[in-house]
Amino acid sequence: MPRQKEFDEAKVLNALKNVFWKNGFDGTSYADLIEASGLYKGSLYGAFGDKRALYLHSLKDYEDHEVESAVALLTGAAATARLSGRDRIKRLLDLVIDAVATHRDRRGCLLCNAAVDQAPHDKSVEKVVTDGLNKMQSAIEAALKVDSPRKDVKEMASQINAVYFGMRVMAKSGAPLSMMKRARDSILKSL
Amino acid sequence: MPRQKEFDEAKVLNALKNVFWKNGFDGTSYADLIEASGLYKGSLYGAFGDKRALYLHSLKDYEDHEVESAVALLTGAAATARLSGRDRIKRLLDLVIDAVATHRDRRGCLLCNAAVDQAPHDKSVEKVVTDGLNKMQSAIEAALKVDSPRKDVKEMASQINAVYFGMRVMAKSGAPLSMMKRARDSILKSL
DNA sequence: TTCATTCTTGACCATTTGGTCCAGAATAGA
DNA sequence: TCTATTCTGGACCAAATGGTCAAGAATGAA
Repeated sequence: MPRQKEFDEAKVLNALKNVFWKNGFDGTSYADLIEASGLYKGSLYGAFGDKRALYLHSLKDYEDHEVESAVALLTGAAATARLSGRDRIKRLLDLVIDAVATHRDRRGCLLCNAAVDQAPHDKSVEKVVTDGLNKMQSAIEAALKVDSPRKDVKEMASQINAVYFGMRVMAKSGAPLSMMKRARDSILKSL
Repeated sequence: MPRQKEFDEAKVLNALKNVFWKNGFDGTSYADLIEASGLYKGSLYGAFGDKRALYLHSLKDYEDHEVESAVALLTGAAATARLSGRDRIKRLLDLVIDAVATHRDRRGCLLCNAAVDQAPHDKSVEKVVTDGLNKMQSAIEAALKVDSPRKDVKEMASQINAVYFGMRVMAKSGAPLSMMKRARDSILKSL
C-alpha cells in the first residue's frame, strides 16, 4: 500500500454533490467538478470514474445524509422523539420553507431535481430516486402512526409526500413564500 | 415583402417544445432542435434567435396551450361546464396519472421541469414559470368556488397545486402508480 | 424587368465538452 | 536501499457545442 490519497474523500464528495445540486447533471461540466473538488482531472477520474458515476455517487451521498436526516426527523430519532407525528411533519415542511426564507436556498431537493432531469433517461438514477421516495414514504407513515392508528396512513402519507415535492418545485420556481406556506398549513389542518 | 417563410411557425414551435419537454434545456443541443424542426441552422436562428430564446418561446407555447387547457378544464369551459369543482380537480389529477399509465409519458410538465432546471438561473424563465403557477392557482380556486363558498379556498388551492406538481415529479421519478393514485385519492377525500 | 429584401442552405469557427494517458512523485514493504 | 504500487499533475485529444456568415434562391414592388 504505497502513496496515500491526499484528499478527504468525504469532503470531495460533498463538494461534488453541491455542484450537481445547484446546476443539475447537464448543467455541470467536468471543469466545474474539478474546480469544486480542488482535484486534478486524473485524480478525480481515478477516484470516482466518469461524470455519470460522479453524479450517482453524489446522489447516494445525498441519500445517505440529507434524506436520512429527514427520515430521522420523521421517525423520531433523538431531537424529535417527543414530538407528535403532526409536529414532525410540520418540521419537515418548515425546513423547505426555511431554506428559501432564511437561507435563500433555491437548490431544492437533489432527489427531486434528479427525478426531473435524469431519472427518465437513466435507470440507475431512477433507482436511487425511487428508493429515496420510498424511504420518505415509509418515514412519513411512521410519523403518522405516532399520533393515532388510522387506516388511511398510506394514502395520507402519499399526499404529504406529494405536497413535500410540490413545495420543493415551488421553491425552485420562485413562487411566493405565501403559496408554500398555505400549502403547508392546509395539509397540516387535515391531520 | 419578398420571399415567404417556407415553414409553419406554429408547427416548428411545437416540435421545439417537445424536444425541450423531453430533454430539458441543457439536455438538448442545437443539433437536436434542427433535427426536430426540420429547418437549417440559419433559418432556425433567424426565426427565433439563440437557444435561450428558443427555450423561452417553447415555454410560452406550453403556457398558451397546455396550461391554458388545464385552466379551461378547471374554470369550466365547454366540456367541464357541468362538472362540480371537485370533479374538475379529479380530472386534472387523472390527466397526470393517465399520462403515465396509458401513454407512458414520462415528460411530466414542462413548466415543472423548467422550474427545476432553469428558473433559479434565469429570470425570464422564472417569470414564465411563476406566471403559469399563478394561473393554475387561480383556476383551482375558481373550481373550488363552484361547489360551495369556503373561506380556505386559497389554502386548499395551494395545497392542490402542490400535490399536482408533486405528482408530476413522482411521474418523472418512476414512482409506482399506486403512490400517485393514493396522493390523488387522499386530497380528493378532503374536498 | 429590375431591384430590394427576405429567406434558405450549409460551410465555417472558436470554444468547451467529456475523457485518456503518461511521466514523475510518493511511500509501504522486502 | 530498492522495488512495486498508487497517486498527482497536466498535456493532449476527438467530438460536440453554440453561434456566425455569406452565397444564392425566391418573390413582391416599382
